[in-house]
Amino acid sequence: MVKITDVARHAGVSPSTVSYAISGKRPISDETRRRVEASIRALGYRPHAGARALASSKSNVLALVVPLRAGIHVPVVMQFAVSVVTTARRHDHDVLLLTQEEGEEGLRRVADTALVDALIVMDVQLHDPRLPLLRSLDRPSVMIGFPAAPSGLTCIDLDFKAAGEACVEHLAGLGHRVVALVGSPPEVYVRQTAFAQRVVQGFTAAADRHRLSSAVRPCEASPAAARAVAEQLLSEQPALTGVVVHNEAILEPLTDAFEQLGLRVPGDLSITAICPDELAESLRVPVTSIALPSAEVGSRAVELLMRKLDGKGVPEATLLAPRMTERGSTGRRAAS
Amino acid sequence: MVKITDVARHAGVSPSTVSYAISGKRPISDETRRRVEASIRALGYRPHAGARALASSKSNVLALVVPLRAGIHVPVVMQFAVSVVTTARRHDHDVLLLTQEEGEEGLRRVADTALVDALIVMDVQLHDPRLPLLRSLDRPSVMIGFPAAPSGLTCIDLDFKAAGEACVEHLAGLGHRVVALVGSPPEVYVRQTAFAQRVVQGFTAAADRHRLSSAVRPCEASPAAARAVAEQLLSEQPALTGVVVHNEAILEPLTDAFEQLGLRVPGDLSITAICPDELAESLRVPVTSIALPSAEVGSRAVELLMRKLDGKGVPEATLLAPRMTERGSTGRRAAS
DNA sequence: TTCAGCCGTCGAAGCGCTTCGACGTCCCGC
DNA sequence: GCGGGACGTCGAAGCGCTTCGACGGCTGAA
Repeated sequence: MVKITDVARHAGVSPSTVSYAISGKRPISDETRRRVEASIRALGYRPHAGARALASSKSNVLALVVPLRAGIHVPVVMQFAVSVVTTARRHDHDVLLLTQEEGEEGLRRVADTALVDALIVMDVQLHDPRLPLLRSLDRPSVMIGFPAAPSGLTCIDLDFKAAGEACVEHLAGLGHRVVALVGSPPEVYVRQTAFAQRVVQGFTAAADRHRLSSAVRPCEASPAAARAVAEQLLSEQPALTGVVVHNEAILEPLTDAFEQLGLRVPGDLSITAICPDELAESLRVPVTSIALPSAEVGSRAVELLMRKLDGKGVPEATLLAPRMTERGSTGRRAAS
Repeated sequence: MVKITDVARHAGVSPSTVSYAISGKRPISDETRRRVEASIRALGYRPHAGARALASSKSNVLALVVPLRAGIHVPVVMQFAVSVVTTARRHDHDVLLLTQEEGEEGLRRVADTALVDALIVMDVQLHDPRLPLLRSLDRPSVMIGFPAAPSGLTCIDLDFKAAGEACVEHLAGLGHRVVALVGSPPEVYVRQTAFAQRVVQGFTAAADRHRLSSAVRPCEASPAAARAVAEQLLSEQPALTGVVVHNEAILEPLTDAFEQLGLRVPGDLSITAICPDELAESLRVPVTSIALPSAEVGSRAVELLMRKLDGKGVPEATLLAPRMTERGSTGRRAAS
């Protein structure tokens, strides 16, 4: 293994000069820097990560905690993870992968052993048990999602309330007067995942504002459940013409169900969703949707962490504005 | 930060004794060990990962390189990654996540800086450019998939050839005489990913052995392509009664296409697939399939690495025997 | 001309841990 | 009763890097 002293000898300087030439933390003459760089290349020198971490108390590694519970849309997680890795690399950091399963002990472990400099935690719940832990750690963290009491922490996510509102606004703007929200499976609400409830809030607020008749239904992630919800909605709200779907798994089956019940999309029924763009595009009837910007959330999360590591301040809450793409599943309400 | 000297003082022993008490690399009296453990708990001591890595030249971190190109089934990758992390933790290791994008340079970097002790590389191609690199690294690696020339390396994967054979055996056993394989998108074959071709080999060999009439068709990952393939197959092989599908994305659309062409599954047509169990189960017509054992591959890969890190020998090739689950998409050929 | 001060570099002191050799003690076999 | 191991512990020497203080030489202001 070639070490810094080898480079120093080869370049005719001291090891500390090599270190400064690499880090730029002290001025080094161009001449010397060039010699050092040449030696580094010539010898194929790579600083030893452990030694560096020990001496500088910086590992240049980020922890990423991914959820693995059922009901989570896997491609979104993956996209997010890839985005985190890519952005982290751009900032000269690597990413350590942890699973939810490791729990609080896992977070404490990687933080306390100084394996990582900072943490990113996905799938945060309203009353997440990891909150106090994250507050007590001596290293910065960013949470994806909003807990009930985020003070002292840094959170980022799509503005799900605004997303719910935007869907309703869109439908209202097209003349729809009776709308429904088909949401996540009941357990998601029970578990009190914040984002699901925020969509409901936004949906309801906007519907009230526009004096729309509205309903909200959770829905299991099965075609059968989707069909049941469709039937139930139509029997309770025969005049229903606008639906907002916030549940990846049933987007397609629900659309099918409505069509089998005699409603054409978008002729008789407008459907809009909150889901990843790829999903919205890939359906038989491409659906007007608000994107789940997982890649953007990932890179923004890393950027927030980098600022924190640099000792700069960051906002406690970062809400990404919803972005709607029309795809033909929504249309003006037919004159009745 | 509490360090080993603090623990030593608190327990009334020397730092080296604490180290040996933790690692067990030298005999320590029960009495002393207990005192040390008590002190560790009392002080909340956590060994500094960097210091440990520097002194022992072991980071206890594994690198996992995940693919991100299109056409790969994301849930499989995710399941694999989770399995790797879980198994690694069981062996007291963590996992550093790298993307394919980082390329060879990324592999070299994490290996040469001693950030990781060993590497797991997914989605290996027949003539993967990373092969020579992996051979030259001073740390062990395991590849998921088989390149053309795996000598000197360690590979593991489902035995895709046997999987292709098993599908045909199953169909032949049910009396089917005319079969077809609908495979991955053409680019997968062009890229020469080994597993796709192995399925073809197995399929063809078994079909020949049983003197079946057979055909092989690549297929793009779109419903339209699936429909086209279905039509083409039926026009060329009107007597077709058995199909093997090795392409997650089109499993459902292809089934639909056949049914729309007037064939009932499994009444008129038996379908069997090579795909993840969850996918096979979740279809409208649950399909008899050979599982893609991503979780098992992941944990086995880690176990192989651990053996290598322990200096024990491992086989160059590990082929996981295919496991078929009947689910009702296959049946005895109707008497004609 | 002098001296303050900056620039560029060096040497040395750790960072917190593991590991090697050494050493005293105790037990067992002869 | 004595020598030789095994056992249990200690001290010290690093692992390879960063960083702090120091220092010589040079510039520019006085």
